[in-house]
Amino acid sequence: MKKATIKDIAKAADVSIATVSYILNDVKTQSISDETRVKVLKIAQQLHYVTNRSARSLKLQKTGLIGILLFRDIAPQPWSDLKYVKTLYTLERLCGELGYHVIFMQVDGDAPSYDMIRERNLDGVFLINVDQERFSSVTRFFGFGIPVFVIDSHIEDSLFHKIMPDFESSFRAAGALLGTAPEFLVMDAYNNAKLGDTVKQLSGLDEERIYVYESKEGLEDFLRKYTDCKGLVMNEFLANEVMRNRGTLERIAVLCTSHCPDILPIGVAKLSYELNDYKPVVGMMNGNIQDADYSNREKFIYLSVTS
Amino acid sequence: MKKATIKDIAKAADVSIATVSYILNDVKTQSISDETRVKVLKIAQQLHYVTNRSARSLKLQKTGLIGILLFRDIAPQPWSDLKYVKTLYTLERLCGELGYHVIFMQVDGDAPSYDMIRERNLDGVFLINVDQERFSSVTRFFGFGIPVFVIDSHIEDSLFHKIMPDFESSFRAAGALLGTAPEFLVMDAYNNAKLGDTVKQLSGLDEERIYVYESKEGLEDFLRKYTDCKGLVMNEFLANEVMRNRGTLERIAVLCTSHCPDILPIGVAKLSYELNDYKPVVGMMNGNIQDADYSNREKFIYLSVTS
DNA sequence: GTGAAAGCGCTAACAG
DNA sequence: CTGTTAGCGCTTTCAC
Repeated sequence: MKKATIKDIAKAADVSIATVSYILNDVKTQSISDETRVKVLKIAQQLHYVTNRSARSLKLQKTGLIGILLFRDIAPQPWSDLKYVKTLYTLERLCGELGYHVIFMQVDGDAPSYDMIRERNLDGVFLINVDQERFSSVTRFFGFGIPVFVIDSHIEDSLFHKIMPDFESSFRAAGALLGTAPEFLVMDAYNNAKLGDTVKQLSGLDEERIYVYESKEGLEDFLRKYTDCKGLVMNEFLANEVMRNRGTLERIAVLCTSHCPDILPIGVAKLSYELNDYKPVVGMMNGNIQDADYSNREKFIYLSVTS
Repeated sequence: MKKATIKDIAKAADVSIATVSYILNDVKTQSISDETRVKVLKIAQQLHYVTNRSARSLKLQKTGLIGILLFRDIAPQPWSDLKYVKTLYTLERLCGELGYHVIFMQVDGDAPSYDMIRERNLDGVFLINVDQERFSSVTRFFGFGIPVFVIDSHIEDSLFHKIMPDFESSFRAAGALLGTAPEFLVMDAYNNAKLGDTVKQLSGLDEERIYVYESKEGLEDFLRKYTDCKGLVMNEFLANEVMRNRGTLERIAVLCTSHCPDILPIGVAKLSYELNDYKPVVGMMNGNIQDADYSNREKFIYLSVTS
């Protein structure tokens, strides 16, 4: 039971393979008689024909594949694996809606190979949680020649689109939620150091009022200093950790950077980010793939806060 | 800056493309002089050559692609998206170690199309959380001609390998943990009805002592009947919900079917499943792909419990 | 309205 | 030890 090819269809329908291809791809510049069209279509169905993407990709130099490369946390936490699920799933869904298939890959180690991207001729890639260090090595020698969108990574290169939460608005909104400016901030580490710095700076808090999570003990020590203060926690999973420590999430506003507000108890002050904002993002990616000279407008895209 | 092909290498090294191919693929049946070998290898490097997988796949009728199809929960819960992350990530990692790339796809709707599998000529697929109903439609007409492993799905077809937690041992171990047989069970719904039934049956509990999660209210009603009883919760995310309801997880043993025991407070009685058990599974998949007549031994594989 | 044929980049059987 | 060549399945130009 071998797979049927257009050649098989051509033979069965007694037409040329070119004609079959025209019909299956609904090529507008060719006129095909309705008679042959239905005949071919029917036979294709009978033979359970599906197009062979390897062959088409080879010919067209377009694969219809989009890569999502997730960089593992340099400093792994129990919730590391949970952080980007929503992002991953959302991207997959949106790419799927546009007809793309998604190759998912975790990248690890300190000299990752990006060969897959070139071997598979990906049409575009999303990089999540990339650190500048491990990435600049590659972009130094060659870009990828394809659209690259980086998520939660402040990569210094105008080639790439950068997507991240709208931290600035977040801090404003959080202040409003607390009724006062927060006095401390607990945050999860980003692989990208620069992004971490940006966040700290935007929070408007002094360095010593910010704790970047490392361990339960470190957190405990830090929180002890702010027992009755109002504060901010970035990342809902980390917030759970904070709750265990403080016994409550009162006087705390949580920024749900992992898009999972639901895992928090009801009643907690929390802010989320619009997953729908990825729709235009994927649209842009698609635009870049279709038109070589698609207007690339903004290189920075911010996910909007919602409450 | 076009991508280099073996033809380019051949020209630059002044050898035939066959020779280049032999060298790059390290073909054992050919003997190549060290001189040409190093020459070719050097040039390949200089040109930043990577093999074009579309072309190779077309020729070899093997793509080096493995699909992971995740079936969305029919009855979605807030934690639905979190349930299979660990499984997904582990499978990707293991497939990657064997040189495969992974296509990830969520499947939804009630007449899903499996065309991708055939169009992309996947070498194998994992199906996660499949219900018999939506799946039998496809297997009725044609298998896929490739190894198919189903996870958390009790599909009635000897074609497929079925992987699931070792529920039987779990219940025994949970009993030991509680010091007595559990008096009730709260569980998360599986898409696969049959699997749900199996679990219920293995628990040894009467139907009315089992609650399959539907809503906060339903859970509340159910738990009220067992305030001081010892019980079992299947799935750690659901356990969090139970904790909010009961105020504690005392007298409860949790089966961490999502491999995320860490999200529970410390001190909770919990059981996990060996993610390492996926290693031989992926090995079997690989065996099936390499040898057409690989011994397929066991059709049922159980992930072992750990505490 | 339809078809012949080139060629995408690669592998491998066969010839030398 | 190395090269020639057919062919994987598809798209598309150009000719009829």
